[in-house]
Amino acid sequence: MIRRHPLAEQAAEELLRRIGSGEWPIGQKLPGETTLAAQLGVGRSTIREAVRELAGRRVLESRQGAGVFVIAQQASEDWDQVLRRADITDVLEGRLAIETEAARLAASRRTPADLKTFRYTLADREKAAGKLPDDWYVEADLAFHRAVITAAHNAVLTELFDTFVPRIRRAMLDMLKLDQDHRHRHDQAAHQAIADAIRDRDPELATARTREHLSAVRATVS
Amino acid sequence: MIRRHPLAEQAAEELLRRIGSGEWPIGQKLPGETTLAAQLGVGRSTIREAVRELAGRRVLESRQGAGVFVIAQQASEDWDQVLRRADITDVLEGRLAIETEAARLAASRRTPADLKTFRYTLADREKAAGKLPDDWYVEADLAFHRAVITAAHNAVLTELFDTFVPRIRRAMLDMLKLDQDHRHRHDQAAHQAIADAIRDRDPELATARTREHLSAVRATVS
DNA sequence: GTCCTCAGCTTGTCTGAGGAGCTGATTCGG
DNA sequence: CCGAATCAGCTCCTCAGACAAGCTGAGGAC
Repeated sequence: MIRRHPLAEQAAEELLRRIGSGEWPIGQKLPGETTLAAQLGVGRSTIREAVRELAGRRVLESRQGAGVFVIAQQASEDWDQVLRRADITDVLEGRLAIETEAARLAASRRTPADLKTFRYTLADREKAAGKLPDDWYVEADLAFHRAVITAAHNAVLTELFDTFVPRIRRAMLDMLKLDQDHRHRHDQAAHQAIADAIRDRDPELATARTREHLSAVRATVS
Repeated sequence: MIRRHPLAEQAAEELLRRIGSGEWPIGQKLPGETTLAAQLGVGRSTIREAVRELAGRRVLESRQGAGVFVIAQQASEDWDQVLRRADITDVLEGRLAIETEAARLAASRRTPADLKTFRYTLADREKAAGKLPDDWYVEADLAFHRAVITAAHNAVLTELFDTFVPRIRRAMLDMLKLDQDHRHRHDQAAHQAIADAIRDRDPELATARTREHLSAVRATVS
């Protein structure tokens, strides 16, 4: 029998699977170490290490004398890894969720300083779309989108967008390598229109135009 | 000597401290288990559990026969920290962004199995709203909202929601402690209406009702 | 110089023992 | 009969020792 992973890791995966399946709901006490060891056919210390690993991932919590309890149904995964593994369409739908709502809020909360940033980043983007290399164009495009997010004045949305940026950047570069016309299809006008709607304090229009633009982006990869 | 935490956890914290201080840079091999055990004055199995915990947090990686290696300088639970520090209104706006889009997608993609989950999570929620303790009610409410997210069949949105859950759970419990009438204001009907719109494959209505419900939630805390 | 072998290290696993802490049933006092 | 104190039995926590499995680098064979 070939064993790629240590027994303790395999045991942790098995426990995680059972927790995810609902066999042990949140708050539930797990069977004792000796019981689990017998069930999985491993030693007690192996079970203990598996439990420790899941405790480190904030899925289990052990209290001396009481038992081991489930505190989360799923491991709180590293976001970079989640986005790297996820389908690009799923990522883009996540981005759409964040950015449409941000555009809506920005239309209410944008300051004169935000509008000034829009103007600069749009000008940069137009210049880059014309003749600069792919990575410059991508950065200019992301800079404008980040300006929209910033104008929503919501720290959580901003952090969410920044988490998505590396994954989006890579996807854009890959797309540009395959299709040089791509930059012309999602052109400057759509971005200008989003900025205008936010400037005019029109939440519905800003949301709709953002949705339209990002839906078009998503359509190019599927 | 008073011990608040188990020795293994204390050892894990000490290792994390040394890693963060730069004593062992990324890629560095840690001293052997027996050496570390002697240094910290604990048994070898205790060190092993501490290493396992940090392995679960993606800070260490152990390879049989080779040693234990540092793979990250800091525990990557950044998002928990971000959400903990953020204003609750910002968090709820982030949740609104995720959940309205998820409701829209769910209206197109929901399966019969999803509808079944709606039915029994709604039933649980109604029961819990009636007479069960706060934490049961909160779990039942979250279970329904998670069912909506799941029906969108988008891994990124699901992970995003799960990231938000602990923070939302805490906020709900705090609110309920201050205001026992809260559960009656956001009542069962609003949840049923969302489920109905998704069942009827009406994206716009599902989005609008979700937005209305979550806006009301946000209004209670500001 | 290149490849192979192997001794000596590392982590992985199991077992047995005793300590510390929680929980629920039992018992005692009212 | 009811409430509170008691405690036995369960749980996890820690240690120690033994052996297995796997990697690494030094040294020898070619």
